[in-house]
Amino acid sequence: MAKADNGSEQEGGAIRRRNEQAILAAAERVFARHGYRGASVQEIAEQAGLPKSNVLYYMGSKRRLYVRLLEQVMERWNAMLDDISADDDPAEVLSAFIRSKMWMSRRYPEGSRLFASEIIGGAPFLQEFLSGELRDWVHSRAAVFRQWAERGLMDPVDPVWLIFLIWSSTQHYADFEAQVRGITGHEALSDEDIERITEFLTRVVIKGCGVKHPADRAPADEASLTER
Amino acid sequence: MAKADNGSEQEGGAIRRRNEQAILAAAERVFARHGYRGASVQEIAEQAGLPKSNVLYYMGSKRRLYVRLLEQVMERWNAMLDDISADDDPAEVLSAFIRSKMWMSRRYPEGSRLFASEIIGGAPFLQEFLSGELRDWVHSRAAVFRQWAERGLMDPVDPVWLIFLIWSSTQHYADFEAQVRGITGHEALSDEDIERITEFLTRVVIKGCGVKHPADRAPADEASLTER
DNA sequence: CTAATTCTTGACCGTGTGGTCAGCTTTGGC
DNA sequence: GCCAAAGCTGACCACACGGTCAAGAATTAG
Repeated sequence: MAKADNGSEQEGGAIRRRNEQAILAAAERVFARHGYRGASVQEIAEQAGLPKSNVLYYMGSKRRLYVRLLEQVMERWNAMLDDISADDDPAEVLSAFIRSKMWMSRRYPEGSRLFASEIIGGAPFLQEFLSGELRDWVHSRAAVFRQWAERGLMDPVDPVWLIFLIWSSTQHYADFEAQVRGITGHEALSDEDIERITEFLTRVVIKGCGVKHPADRAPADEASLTER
Repeated sequence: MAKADNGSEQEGGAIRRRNEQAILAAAERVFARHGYRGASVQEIAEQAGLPKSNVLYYMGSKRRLYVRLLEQVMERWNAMLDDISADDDPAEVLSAFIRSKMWMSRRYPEGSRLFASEIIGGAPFLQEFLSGELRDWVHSRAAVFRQWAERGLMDPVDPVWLIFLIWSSTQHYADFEAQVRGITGHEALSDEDIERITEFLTRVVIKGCGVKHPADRAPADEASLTER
């Protein structure tokens, strides 16, 4: 009957699930390091501890494996797409945004590099996603940022460039890890390093965009003095 | 006698210079797009309008061609290494730094992507450079930034994270050009777009790091609200 | 003009590529 | 214990890879 041609279901026997997991993990590393063309099924198989034929048995083809990996990465990304509204506190939203992107860079550096490699290569597999879903996401956020600016909660900066700034400065620590390591001299960044970088970026962005607390704006209620 | 094994000299006949130039330009594109492993000499040859044998005749090997390209990119980069001192105006230096990096991203996007691809792949050819020359450069700049902070000319931010912030946010527009295009919807960014982005980044960095003009420092005006 | 040098390139080589397949073993429901 | 389904994999294929080479063509120096 062979209904093996599933795209994203997570069913299947325990053996299948275990092997697919090993293959996906290995493939994420290899594709991230060498790009789509530069990666070889042989190397992925070796890193997964399986014969090459077995990798093809589970994944069908190199192309299908790559697409499935990209979908997995985008899925993680989409899990971050919580909604915001113009009534939220800009400082809190931006801070949470930076923190979660930074956390993603730390948690899934290979995934970040895989994505980066795909984009640098001209996004042959992700063009639709970029000019579709992602474009909509960015512009919906941009609209909120603009409302904040109109209400005087932040400077009237272009929201799209701001989003790019946050993306690039956070992903840098995953994508250019080799450069960061070489320059800092550390084998790897510690949790405290990451925390300090997060605070630095948050501070620069919030201060640099003139973000104000909602309470500081008008003599309305001041119940939101919160913590700090 | 065959003294063809030159590394960086620019001599040679007119024919040689012309063909080498075509090969280097084509190789920059192809290596940037597919990475070292993913690029093929055949494709480089086609883009240069030469038979494959001819490419090997001039460049010796794929590896040697790649190394030579990296050297060329680093040479451009080194041309930007003008010296700064603690007596300079921080705002001017940071502004010029951002502007020149932004200009590099616009002028040599393929070179930027080539470099990025090398770093994402673990910097197999550039590790020495990263932990040597580049490390020294960063730390000499960092020392100046720190002096500025001690003199009260800017907030005491970690200079290394600041340099990474500027690098990443400017290179983004070369390396992730495909993403920028997809999201903005524009076929390419205009000169005015680049100028506005440069101004935005400069503004956020300078304001975000609390950079002051040297003259504004001495009088005890209302600079005290920067503390918290 | 001649001779040395540089340039050009198709044919070729060994190797690694993504992918197929037949035949085997293992697993799991009944 | 049976047996269909799932899992496994070495052998194999056509092809593209980086690189070599020899022999001819174009250029240049004397």
